[in-house]
Amino acid sequence: MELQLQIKMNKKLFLRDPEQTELGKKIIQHSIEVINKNGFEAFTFKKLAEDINSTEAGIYRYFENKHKLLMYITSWYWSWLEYRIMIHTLNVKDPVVKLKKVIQLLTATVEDDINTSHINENNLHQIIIAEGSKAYLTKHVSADNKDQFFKPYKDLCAKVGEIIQECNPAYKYPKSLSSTIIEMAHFQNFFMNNLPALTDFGKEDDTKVIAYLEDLVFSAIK
Amino acid sequence: MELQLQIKMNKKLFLRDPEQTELGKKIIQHSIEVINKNGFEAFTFKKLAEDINSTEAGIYRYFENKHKLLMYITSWYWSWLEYRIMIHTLNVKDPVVKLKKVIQLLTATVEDDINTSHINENNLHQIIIAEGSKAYLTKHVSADNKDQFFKPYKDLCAKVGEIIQECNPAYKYPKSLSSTIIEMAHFQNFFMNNLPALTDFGKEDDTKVIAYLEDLVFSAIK
DNA sequence: ATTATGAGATAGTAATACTATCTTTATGAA
DNA sequence: TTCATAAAGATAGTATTACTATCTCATAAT
Repeated sequence: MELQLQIKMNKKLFLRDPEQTELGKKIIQHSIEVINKNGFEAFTFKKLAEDINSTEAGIYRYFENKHKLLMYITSWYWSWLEYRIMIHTLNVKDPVVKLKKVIQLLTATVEDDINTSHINENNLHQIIIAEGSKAYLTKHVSADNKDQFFKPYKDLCAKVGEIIQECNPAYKYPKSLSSTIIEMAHFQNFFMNNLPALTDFGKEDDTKVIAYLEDLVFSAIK
Repeated sequence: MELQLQIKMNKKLFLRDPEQTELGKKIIQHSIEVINKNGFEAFTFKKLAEDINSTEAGIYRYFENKHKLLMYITSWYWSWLEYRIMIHTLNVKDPVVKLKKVIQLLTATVEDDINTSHINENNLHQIIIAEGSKAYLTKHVSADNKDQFFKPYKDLCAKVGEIIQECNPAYKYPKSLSSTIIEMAHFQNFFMNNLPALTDFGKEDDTKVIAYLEDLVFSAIK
């Protein structure tokens, strides 16, 4: 049995579906590399085009601008993460076990997913950590939200919120706690590797971040 | 008695000290307005120059680029916040009361500080919420950190971490909890006003964010 | 045989992110 | 009064960015 994981993306994020063509897949694959390497600010379609031996105009046929491309790949990540959470919590009855699994999946360095040939999930994880919030920290966030560009992120947050409520139906802040876990799983990782004074962890020690988040969450929901 | 609050800024952040001249103060004052109005991405020195009837080249005499200017104003904010925390916790013995005050100062909409004539603290608070993390989410964060550009942020985080440890000396994650509170005070505010599905709060309701953070923190440190 | 699609090639434009230089104006010390 | 100097206005120029437009060409479906 051979399976290919296909995540359905919001059509308004692209002009031409990158999953449908060779160049499209190369754009996704290499943009993840180039953004990860130089950062989103230094990333341009021209440099990406040089990297894949295509042309700037060719990339503009797929994406209106680099911000749409960032929203595309971050959306893809959140959908993929929700899918992984679904898989790993199937048949798990205990919501506490589920929530621990969620924290681990959010925080731990990812192994490359063989079901998605052209996407390097490890690089993508790094992009989410360092660039992810730039997808919504803009003046057009409300317009983008109306276009449903953040649906995968919100769905994930809702899902984690539900698990929190399963653990403790009386807890008053399931959605805020959920977004706090999601953001902090990434920010604490960024801090420990770049601004260590802001954390209690040593470089590249995921397990401590997991322990911190578990302690925080289970104290809050008792 | 007339006092003027002067915050000592890292000299490497600017080329010419904006506090020392009229144009300099106008640059700070108006950049806070223009960044708040159009967002940091759309902000350019040319537009700022038009806004203050000066020239692009004139602004470049003060700041190397717009990112340094962003780090300048965010640094200023963190220093000002630490000062306010200091003032509001003077003579307070109980660390729990102190920590509650910190959460309130971090979260609540600010009233304009009369001691700093040319800075609108309310606008500045909005910039911290929407643009603050862009100051460090870059590929040159480590180099910037070596230049001590994030010292005010780290000092604030250390200060809050100390109060956390006063509350519970056995708590294992004072610095991470501190950076979590600081970031979430701002992110939850951004979410509730722009992506409400990610929170449990209604628009512009600071008090709920404060209640959430207090619950989170005091559960964690017992 | 025709037509549509993907994509390479090339050109052009307005705005951005600077750097350089020259002049004017205000201040204050010799 | 003269002279020096610092702040800032005025102007020009450059490389890069962020696009848009058009034309060609290969392939594949009808």
